[in-house]
Amino acid sequence: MPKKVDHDARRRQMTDAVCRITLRSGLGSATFRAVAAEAGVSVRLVQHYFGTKQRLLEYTQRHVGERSTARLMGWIEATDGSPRAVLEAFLKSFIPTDEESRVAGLMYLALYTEGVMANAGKGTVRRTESQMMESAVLEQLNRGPLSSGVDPQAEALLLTALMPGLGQYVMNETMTADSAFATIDYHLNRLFAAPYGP
Amino acid sequence: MPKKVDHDARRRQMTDAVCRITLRSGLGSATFRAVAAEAGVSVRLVQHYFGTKQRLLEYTQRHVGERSTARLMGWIEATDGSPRAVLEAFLKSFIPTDEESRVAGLMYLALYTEGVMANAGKGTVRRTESQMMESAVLEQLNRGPLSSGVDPQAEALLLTALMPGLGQYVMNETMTADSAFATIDYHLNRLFAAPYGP
DNA sequence: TTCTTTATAATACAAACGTACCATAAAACG
DNA sequence: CGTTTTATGGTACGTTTGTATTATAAAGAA
Repeated sequence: MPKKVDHDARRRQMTDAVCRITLRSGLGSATFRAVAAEAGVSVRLVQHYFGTKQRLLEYTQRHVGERSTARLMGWIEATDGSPRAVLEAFLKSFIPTDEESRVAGLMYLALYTEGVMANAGKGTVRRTESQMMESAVLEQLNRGPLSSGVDPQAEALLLTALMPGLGQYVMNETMTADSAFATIDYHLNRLFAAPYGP
Repeated sequence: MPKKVDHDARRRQMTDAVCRITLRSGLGSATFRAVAAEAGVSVRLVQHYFGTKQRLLEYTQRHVGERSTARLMGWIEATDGSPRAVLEAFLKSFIPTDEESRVAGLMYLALYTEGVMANAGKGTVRRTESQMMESAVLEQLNRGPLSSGVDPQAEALLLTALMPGLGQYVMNETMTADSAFATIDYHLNRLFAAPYGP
C-alpha cells in the first residue's frame, strides 16, 4: 500500500486554497485548476480527494464552519458565564476582527448566496442554522433579568437577523469592528436590566 | 434609417429576463444565450444592446434598484407623514411580500455578493447605499419623540444593519413576512415614546 | 425611389470549465 | 522479495462560455 496520508489534512490544504482564491477574486474563480495551483498540487489530486466540485464546496463550507464554531467556543469560555456576557460573546463572534474571521464571513456569504440562489424557487432552504442561533440567543435572554417591556422571543429573532448584517457591514468597511461592538453593547444595555433594578 | 425602437424598454425586456433566470436557477445561469432565449430574442441582440456582460449586469442592477425605489416612495406617500409612520414604511419596504419584491431582494443579494467578492481585497466597496439609508433613518428618528435612553445615531446604525437580515430571512422562508413586520413594530414601539409620555 | 443607417440574425471562435482516462511511483503487507 | 493497493501526475474530451464576424431586412431621409 502507498504512503499513508492524512486525508483530512490534505483536504483542508485544498479547501484553504479555495478560501484564499475566493477571498482574492471571488468564488467563481475557484476552479479545479486554480485550486490545484494555489494548493501546489495537481488537478487530478483535487479530483481524487473530492471527486466532484460540489463536494469540494461542501467540504469548504464545513471546514469554515468548524473554525467559526471553535472560535465562538473560545470566546464564550473566556466569559464569566453570566447571561449578558455569554450573549455578548456569542453576538460579537459574528464580527470579523482578523483575517481568519474575515475569510470565514466572506466564505459564508459566498456559499450562502450560492445556496439561496440554487434553491430559490424550490422551497428547499437551510433554516437550521438561524433557528439554532435563535434558540441559543433565546436561552441566554431567558436567564438574565431583562428590562421591562422586553419580549425575549422577539428580541431573539431581531438579534438573529441583526448579526449577519452587522458582520457584513464590517466586512465591506461600511463600519469599523469597534462601532459594531459598540452597537451590540448599546443594544444589550437596553435589553438587560441593571443589577440594581430597571 | 431602421424602425425607431425604445432602447430603454428593449433593455428592460432583457434585464427582466436576467431577473427571471436568476430567480429560477441562479445568477450563474444567466448566460447570454439563456437571457436571449428567455427574452425571446437572438443572442446578437443582447450583445447589441449591452455589448459586454458586465454592462448587462450593471443595467440589471440599476433597473432593479429603480423599481425598489419607486416601491418605497409609494409606501412612504401612503403614510400620514409622522416620523414613526414614515420610518415604519421605510423599514418594511425591505421585507419581500410579493413576487416583485422577492425578485428585487434576490437580485440585490446576488449582485451585492458578486460585488463584495470582486472587491474583497481592493478596499473599493460601495458604502454609499447603506450610508444613505442610515442618514434617512437618522433623519426620521431625530424628528419623533424617542423613549428615554435611545441613542438615535446608534439606532440608525442598528436598523440599517437589521433590515437586510430580516429581508433575507423572509426570502429564504426562515420567517414569514408577518413576523418580520411584527418584529419591526415591536422594535419601533420600544424606540418611540408614547404620545402621552415615555 | 434610392440610399443610408440601424435593428436583428446566424454562426464561428478561442478560451475555460468540469470531468474522464491512462499511466506511474511508492509503500505497506503477504 | 514481490504483490497489491493507493496516492499522484499528465492530458485529452466534450460542453459551455463570452465575444467577434459576417450578413440581411427594414425604415426614415433625400
